[in-house]
Parts: sequence; C-alpha cells; structure tokens
Amino acid sequence: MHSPELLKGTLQTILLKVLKDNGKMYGYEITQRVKELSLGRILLTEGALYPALHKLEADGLLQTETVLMGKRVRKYYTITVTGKSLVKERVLEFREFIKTMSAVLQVQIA
Amino acid sequence: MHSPELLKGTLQTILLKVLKDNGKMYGYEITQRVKELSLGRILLTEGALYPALHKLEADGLLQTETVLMGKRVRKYYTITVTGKSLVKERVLEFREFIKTMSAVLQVQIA
DNA sequence: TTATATGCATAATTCACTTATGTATTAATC
DNA sequence: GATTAATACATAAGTGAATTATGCATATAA
Repeated sequence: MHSPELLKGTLQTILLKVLKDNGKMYGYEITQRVKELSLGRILLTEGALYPALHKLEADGLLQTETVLMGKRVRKYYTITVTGKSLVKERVLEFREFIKTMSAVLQVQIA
Repeated sequence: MHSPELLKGTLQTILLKVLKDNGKMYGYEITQRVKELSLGRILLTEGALYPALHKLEADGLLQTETVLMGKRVRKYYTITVTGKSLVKERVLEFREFIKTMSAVLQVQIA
C-alpha cells in the first residue's frame, strides 16, 4: 500500500480516467478496478470514494443512473463531455508533475 | 505552477532530498533551489516551508545552526544520518507511486 | 523614497482525506 | 441453519498538511 499522503489530490483524476476508459461503472466496481490496475496498491476507501463521486456529479463531470439489481441498489456513473475534456487536462498535468518532481528529486523515471 | 493538490505529501521528501544533495542550506535558499530545479513550477510558500523544517528538526531528521550574517539571522539546516536513511526510502516510495499511478492512469512515463 | 528581495516565524483557516458508523443484500463457509 | 465475508451505498466526526494572512526586520534596486 502506498503512503496515503501521496495519493492526495489524485483521486478525482483516477475516478475520471477509470470511468473514461471503462464506460458505465458503479462505485464498488471502481474500487475493484483501481485495486486491479494498481496491483493492490491503491485501495479506495468508501469514505473518500462516495463523497468524491458526488462532488464530480455536482460539478457536471459525471452523470448517474440508479438501477435495481434484484433487491440491491446500484448507482452507475458515466463521464460527461465536460468530464472527458477535464480528464485530459488532469492526466497531462499529472505527467508534468511527475517530470517536475523527477527533476527536483533527481531520479530517473520509467 | 502545478496544482498544489498534487504537491501534498511531497514536501518533506523534497526538503530532505535537496538538503541531502546540497549540504548545509537555509530556508530561503531551499525555496530558490527548488524553484530552480523545478523550472519555476514549484514555489514553496513560507507558511508551508518553516513549519515543515521545524517538524523535520523535531523528528531528528535535520539539525540546525543559527548564524548572524551582518544583522540578519540565518538558520542553516543539515540532514542527519537518520534523515539520510529516510530520504532514500521516501524517494523509492515516490518512484513506486509513480509506477502505480502510471498503471492506473494508463500513461507512458519518461 | 519607495518598492522589491531577502529572511524568519506563527496563527487562522481550508479542505481532502481517514476513521468510524450506519443500513442492507448476497454469497460462502462451518 | 448460522455466522462470516463480500457486496453496495451513504454520511458524520476528526485529522493534518497545506494555504492564506499577518507580523517583524534588513538589504538592495529603482
């Protein structure tokens, strides 16, 4: 597991990117996908996940659709057009950040 | 300038690494060096810098020496042995974090 | 002489996160 | 058949590292 400190500020970007790449997903599914992609190193907590999703929805970056699976509720999230354009920026910004940090820490990346 | 969100959690690592690489330095000097290394993209604020330096000193990772330059006070910081071993870990941890994030965001690094 | 740069410091505030708690269904295990 | 783990959502309280604001003081440039 990574130090949670480093994760700060990356959650929105992660959520938007995963939703952009995987289409319609629900919260729990996102946590599993992120866990998988990160080889178990990023475990999203519910207390961070749901408020973040709600905020992204309120900001018009995601839209939702609630579905009843048997007796259980599932809330599916889809990225909006605005969300897609933002995620591009955010990922670019993250790459720039990595470059800058590599220069400051004098480390080789990749 | 980078989104300040991403910087969160990296300040201690930056301070320790810069001090490890450059030997004895004072606060203001560190801000200038980081600005230089980051090509102006990381501008450390005093409100973040000084409390962080004080904490690192309190934790035994840095040690200080106060010098009078004319009428002006300068507080020089040096990294301790404990600090040196920690900075190795932290930089490694940051590299791991980059790898993980690259996998999650599906971006090419370097 | 007035603004900018140098140099340190701390207090109030913000905000994204962690931790804790709550509710409920479904599947696996014993 | 009962209990545990996994699935699925949600919110509230607390934390802590940062930002913003403020304060003090010297040195240099315009």
